[in-house]
Amino acid sequence: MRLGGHVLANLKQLAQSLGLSITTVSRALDGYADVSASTRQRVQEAADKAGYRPNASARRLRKQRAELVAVTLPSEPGHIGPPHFLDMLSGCAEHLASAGLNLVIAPVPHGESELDMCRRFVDGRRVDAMLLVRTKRDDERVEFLQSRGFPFVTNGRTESAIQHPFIDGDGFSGFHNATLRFHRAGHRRIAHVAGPQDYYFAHVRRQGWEAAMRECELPVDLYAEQAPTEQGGYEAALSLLHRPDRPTSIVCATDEMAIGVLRALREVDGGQSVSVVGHDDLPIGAFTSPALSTMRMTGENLGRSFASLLLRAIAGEPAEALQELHAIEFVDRDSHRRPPRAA
Amino acid sequence: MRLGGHVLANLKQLAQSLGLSITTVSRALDGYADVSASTRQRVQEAADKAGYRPNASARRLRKQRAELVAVTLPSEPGHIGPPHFLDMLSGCAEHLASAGLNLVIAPVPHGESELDMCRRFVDGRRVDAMLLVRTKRDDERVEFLQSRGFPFVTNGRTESAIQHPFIDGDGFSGFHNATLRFHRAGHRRIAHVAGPQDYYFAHVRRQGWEAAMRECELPVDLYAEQAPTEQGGYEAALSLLHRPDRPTSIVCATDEMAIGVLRALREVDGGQSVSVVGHDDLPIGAFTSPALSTMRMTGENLGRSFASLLLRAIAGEPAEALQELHAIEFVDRDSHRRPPRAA
DNA sequence: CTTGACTCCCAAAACGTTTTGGATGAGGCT
DNA sequence: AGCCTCATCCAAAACGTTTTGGGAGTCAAG
Repeated sequence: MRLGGHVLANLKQLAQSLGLSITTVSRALDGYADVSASTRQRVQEAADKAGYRPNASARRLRKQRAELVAVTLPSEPGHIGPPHFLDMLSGCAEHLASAGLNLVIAPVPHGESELDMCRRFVDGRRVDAMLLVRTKRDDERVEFLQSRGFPFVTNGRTESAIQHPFIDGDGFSGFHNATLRFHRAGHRRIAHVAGPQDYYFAHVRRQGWEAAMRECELPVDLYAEQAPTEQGGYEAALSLLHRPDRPTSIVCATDEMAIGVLRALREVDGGQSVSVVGHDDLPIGAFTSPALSTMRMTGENLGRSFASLLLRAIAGEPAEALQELHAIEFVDRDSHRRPPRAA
Repeated sequence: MRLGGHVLANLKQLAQSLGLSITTVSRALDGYADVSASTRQRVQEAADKAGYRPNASARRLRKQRAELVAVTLPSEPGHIGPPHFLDMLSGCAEHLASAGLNLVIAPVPHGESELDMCRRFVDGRRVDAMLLVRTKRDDERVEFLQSRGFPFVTNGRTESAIQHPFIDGDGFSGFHNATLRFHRAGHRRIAHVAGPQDYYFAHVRRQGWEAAMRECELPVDLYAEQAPTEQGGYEAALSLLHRPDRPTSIVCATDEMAIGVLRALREVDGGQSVSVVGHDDLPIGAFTSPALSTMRMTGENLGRSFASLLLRAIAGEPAEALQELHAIEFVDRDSHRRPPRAA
């Protein structure tokens, strides 16, 4: 196979070989109108033949754009990721690429805070924007980026006084509805297994559950908070199941926790007596026993949405125009069908 | 919270504010010996106070290094890759970062080939090295990068005549051993559900199975090839189960295919009659019914290994010194325990 | 012929860093 | 004094692009 020979390194060489100036070659390739059609074509052909590509670093320096966007990878508990996280990243990267930007992944180095990392990227002008995942209610990364006036989009809201671009699921409504669903099915002791309340998603999900419980005039103390992991869910469930007012149903902040809850239920009574619902629609949920009923954020091609918001944030659109709150839909499987009065 | 005020943009301003030359400030910060200790300290303090970070694009241009490594994301069937792929990426990115490199993810844009993408990255000097996953036996990306003399590491071997750096699992031995294990357990009709044979991993796994079958003097035509997906595995299993010499055990090229095989078995006879083993140790395998026995590549912190190989490839070490073949270990769960003589 | 408009091209500056190749001055030695 | 060494510092070049601000030349109108 012929893969194309040596590559003409730069504009200078290309210009020389054509007997033109660097300026003209550059402008010809960029499609400016002040280059004659014939010259443009000649340049274009020569460039194609030589396999010329502009040096990215040089363009970046001159244009003062890094042509890069960083996405933070949470290293902390709860493992990585929203199920379709990699799909999302992939879609995001692809759409960014069509605008000439690349996506760099930025895990938090050992012994460094997420804030330090942001600082490195922002102050070193290594990227044009940042994509933050796993927001906290009071998120120092958000505060920092706002103080720098740096473009960013978060996956998840915050309680920041200043608006910022985000994409998030409507966790309040999702958990509110899920709780009401249990209530309609006759459940009265509906528990909530919550994640750490400094995370926005965990807090807002709890609020949805709590609001529904109050509306139904049910107590809001059937509640356990743990790390957003399988182990956390397991422990939360054990503590709830040993209470005298043992719940007949459990609304879990995440699928990962819900899977831990199912394990606890199997150990305690074979898993047949308590209804469970999770959130995230992890693929694994279809394979648990019973198959895990759950919730998922609506909207397809989330990666594209993130990319679009990022580009618009870079372009300077105001934050208010860059906020997407997606509805939550119920995923109907088996684990939520236990009767409200258990043995 | 105080997040640090405005940032001194560049060396020039920093130098001016100190009454020093740009050269001296630059060299002071880089720790050169021809700057007096007192000056170095003064510069260092001023830089810290101002929150100065060198402009990445400028350094990259000057040093002729992109400080970036790209990893290709396969968009094609079989979903996205290796099981703990995101963990691997995260570890790799973290260790690259400690050497000053960032990892960019490079999904294949719509309507572009993986080769085009490599070309863009390489000829535009956008990256210093590439990490290729999902190698084919005859891989055009590898050939291209070799022709350019560009540093890269693959996840998976190829049949390239020229050596290149890689990390791979010893699929031959893994499948050889798994097949012999079935033979020892009394199985005689041991089938192989294979992936597309142009992928190296799929080919070498088939060869492992085939070699074992020949050693045991068993026929090597109990074989079906399909896409490396759940659906592919499902279809392959159906075709095998309808044969007169119906297998009593099936060695599957991937866990994803194995999960499809389990589904087919459940549909055909409740899933109790045929032994199955997969490869990859997908987390989901622990939740299938029966729990999927599988294989996994040994070695921890693969991300670190990839990062290290990439750095050494960039440093110019010869390919022969940059090849890691990891042993495959068996993951003992339930799906491989069916009796060799089924109903 | 002059003027202005228009087309096509280009020299030079700029982006911010690292590196090259000295310059300067102090001090020691002969 | 003259010479060498050493410790500090710096001006200028270089990296390869994009952009600024014209400069020729042509042509039509005045």
